[in-house]
Amino acid sequence: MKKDERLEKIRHSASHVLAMAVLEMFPEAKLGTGPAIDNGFYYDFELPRPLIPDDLPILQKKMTTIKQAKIPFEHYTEKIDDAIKFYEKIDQAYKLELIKDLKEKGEKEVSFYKNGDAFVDVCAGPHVEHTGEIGAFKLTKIAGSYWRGDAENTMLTRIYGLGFENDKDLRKYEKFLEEAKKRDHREIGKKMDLFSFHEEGAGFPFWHKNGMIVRNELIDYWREIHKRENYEEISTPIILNEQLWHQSGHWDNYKENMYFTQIDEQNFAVKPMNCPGGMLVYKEKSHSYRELPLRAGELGLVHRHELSGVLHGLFRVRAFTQDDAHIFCTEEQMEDEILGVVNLIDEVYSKFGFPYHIELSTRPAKSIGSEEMWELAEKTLLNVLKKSGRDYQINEGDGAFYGPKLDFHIKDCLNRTWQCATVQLDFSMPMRFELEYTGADGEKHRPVMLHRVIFGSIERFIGILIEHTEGLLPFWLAPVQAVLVPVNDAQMKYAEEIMEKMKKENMRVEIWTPENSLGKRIRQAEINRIPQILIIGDKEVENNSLTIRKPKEKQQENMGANDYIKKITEKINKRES
RNA sequence: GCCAGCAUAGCUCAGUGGUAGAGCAUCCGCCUUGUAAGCGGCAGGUCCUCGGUUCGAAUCCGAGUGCUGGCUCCA
Repeated sequence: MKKDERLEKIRHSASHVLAMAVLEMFPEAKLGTGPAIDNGFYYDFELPRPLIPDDLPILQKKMTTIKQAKIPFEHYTEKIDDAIKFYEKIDQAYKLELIKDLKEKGEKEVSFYKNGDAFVDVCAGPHVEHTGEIGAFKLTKIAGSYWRGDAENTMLTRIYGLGFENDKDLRKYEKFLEEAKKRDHREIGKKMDLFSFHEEGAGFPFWHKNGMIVRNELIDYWREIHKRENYEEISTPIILNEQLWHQSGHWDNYKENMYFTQIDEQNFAVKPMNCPGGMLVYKEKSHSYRELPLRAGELGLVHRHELSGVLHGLFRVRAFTQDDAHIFCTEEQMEDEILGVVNLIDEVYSKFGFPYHIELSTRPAKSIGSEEMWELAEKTLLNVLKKSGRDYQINEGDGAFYGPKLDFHIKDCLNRTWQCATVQLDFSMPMRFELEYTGADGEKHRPVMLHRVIFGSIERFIGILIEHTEGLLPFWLAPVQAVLVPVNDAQMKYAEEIMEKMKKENMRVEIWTPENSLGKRIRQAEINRIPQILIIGDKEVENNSLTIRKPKEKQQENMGANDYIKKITEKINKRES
């Protein structure tokens, strides 16, 4: 048997044992579902009282007792109507609902797993032989979760547990969680003095000088590659008349996420997206087919009223800057244009070494435009994916309300994925705004519109970048690129000369004078994630050299000062890490 | 928004009905240092906010705000 299958069985079986423990504690508990997940398992319950953290060790202990009892997992099947009767009798409404759904789908029989007289659960399995084989487990957290993931339904109590084959694997995973926590961009952001959040504006990041350096460097890079790809850059207002949002469809489809205000007794909305503004710019003049594709970039600050519970550092905010662009083109051009964007995204992500995957998101429940338009748009995106030869997943019903999209998801240090780049194909907005261009035939035609971002949100991208690098940003992004650390006052003059030379090369460099011990200054420089720590003692002054301590590699290297400056400047200019 | 938890000095945290504490950082001295914390001292608090219980509340109760972990949602 494959290891993954075995682990899945262990975890899923552990979830059954958790349910047994919970039923022992609360015989009246109603059972939801309890699958195996990435690092363990969970089970959902409706309980007579809220669970508190102190309950977890009690349940954990009960599970251990059940494990030691080695109760066998017995599999059997039952006619579906008998199963329904059974669950009606024992009053388990959620299980009943699941079985009734199975019946509606035409199932005749259902599969059960039972553990002696202690527990029985409708379950496709498979399971381990007996409860003694559920491996090493640890209950970790209590959370709320809607029945069947629907916010309209009751909220059940979910208990999460880690589950592994043995103690060693469990400990290894716990170690990983600890290490991952050290990469938390919220912590590192504080240490590096990059940004802050304040009660006065939940979800609205404040950028400090160091954070602004990172942002501005990223933006410089962004401008450079977009200029190369023949993009124009525009900027549109943050607050626009409500009327515009009716026309764009945002009023009907996105109102819950928007902020509103009044000016001179007229209603205005704060933009949640940049596209309507971009379209007004397009409509300013008439366009020829010769101008297409027209690629208009915009670093647009958008505000979205996200639910309070979802805010999460820079990963999920209520105000963020999209590195947006709208591409207006002909239907013939659209596949090449999308492909161009896909390649640009790949170039940028490769530069930072980010792992990512692509999802194709299709028509959502709330949407505008005709069936044919959606079909053509989705087919076009599929064609591009095939042409590019990249793997992808389908994300049914997750498209924008105006069109389907390709989403690029980056993985963070905890293996959570975050949507960053997106390319959206839109036939609707050009229609709503009556966009036109004059074709070679002298007739008016309607352009196709692409919405796209590469970083997605500058904020989120920086957050992921921090976690990815543990704050040790590539030289070209580091707020302070190098710190000179003289051993004592005797080398100050030499240090100042070196600093002047480095500043001439536009490096961000500081001298940390010997007010504190050498050890302390080095420690501080490492905490601040300064990528180059340059030690200067009498030896270095004598040789006109520098000793470079590399935080990541934990080693040092002596190099001639001029050679070093030349080498590092080249790296920074090429944006090498 | 929903479920649960948390909120004490700039930071990390201790204190759980009876005068508010530590380490680090800041500031002031001393130390002139060779690769992750040299030594001493001063100062720093509306114990998140509002209300209630109590002779007395940082501590107990209620509401609000923010944060954390989930759910739903999303760049």
